[in-house]
Amino acid sequence: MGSQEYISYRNKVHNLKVELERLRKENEGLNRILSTMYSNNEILEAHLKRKRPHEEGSIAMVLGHDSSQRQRTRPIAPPTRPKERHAFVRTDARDDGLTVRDGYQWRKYGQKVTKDNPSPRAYFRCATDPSCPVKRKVQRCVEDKSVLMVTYEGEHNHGLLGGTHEYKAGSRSSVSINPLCPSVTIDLSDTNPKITTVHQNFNNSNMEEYVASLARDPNFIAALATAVARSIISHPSVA
DNA sequence: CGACTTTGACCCGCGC
DNA sequence: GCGCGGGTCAAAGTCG
Repeated sequence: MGSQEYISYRNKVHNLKVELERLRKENEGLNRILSTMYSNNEILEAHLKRKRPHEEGSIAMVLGHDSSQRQRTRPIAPPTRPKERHAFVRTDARDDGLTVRDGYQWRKYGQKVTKDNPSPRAYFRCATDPSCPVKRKVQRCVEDKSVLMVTYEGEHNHGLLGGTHEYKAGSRSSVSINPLCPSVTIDLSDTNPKITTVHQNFNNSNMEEYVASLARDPNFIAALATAVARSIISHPSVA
């Protein structure tokens, strides 16, 4: 190996070390954010349990363009309303559409402007199976127009369309992140939040990069936190 | 032409 | 009882 070649090799090693250190620090930051989100989630769940001790608590947050959630088993008594789950989907704020692909087929049956939000709320019914009772509402967050708030009501009585992407049913609380397509999940149901990818075309480096980009976006974190809190306050049946 | 979306009207529950 | 607001219906419009 010539001296020139050796110097070049040493520079590469040095650059890699610097990059490694940078990624390590970034990873630490992400872990801190995840810990904060996890503890916030615990506080919210504890709050819900205090308010409605007969119900189990769970909030699902979905970030990205394409995601899917299975419904949890609804409690036997006493709620009269179907169980609701909430998801938050990040989209382009310039895109004024209310389309969220989640593996199921949906038919839109109405749209309304609500009092508390200038953005219209769209109403969908599951069209994958005509007998399926599931409905969903989609509306942009007041705080951050790039975030769509999706409310699922009821439980699917059939599988996912195509069935290639399996999501963890009944996960106590999870965040799914999708930069290009489904499905990266941050599972907050454990004390050590787990990040997993279930989409075949989405590798770990893509995922980490995307998670990092979201975590660096204070507006998004703030909007997400506010939206979760609001969903609990405005929809007391959320569990 | 069929499937899907849009949108105004209507229904109904809730608070006052 | 009344009015408000969210949710649903259904006819008309649009698109492939």
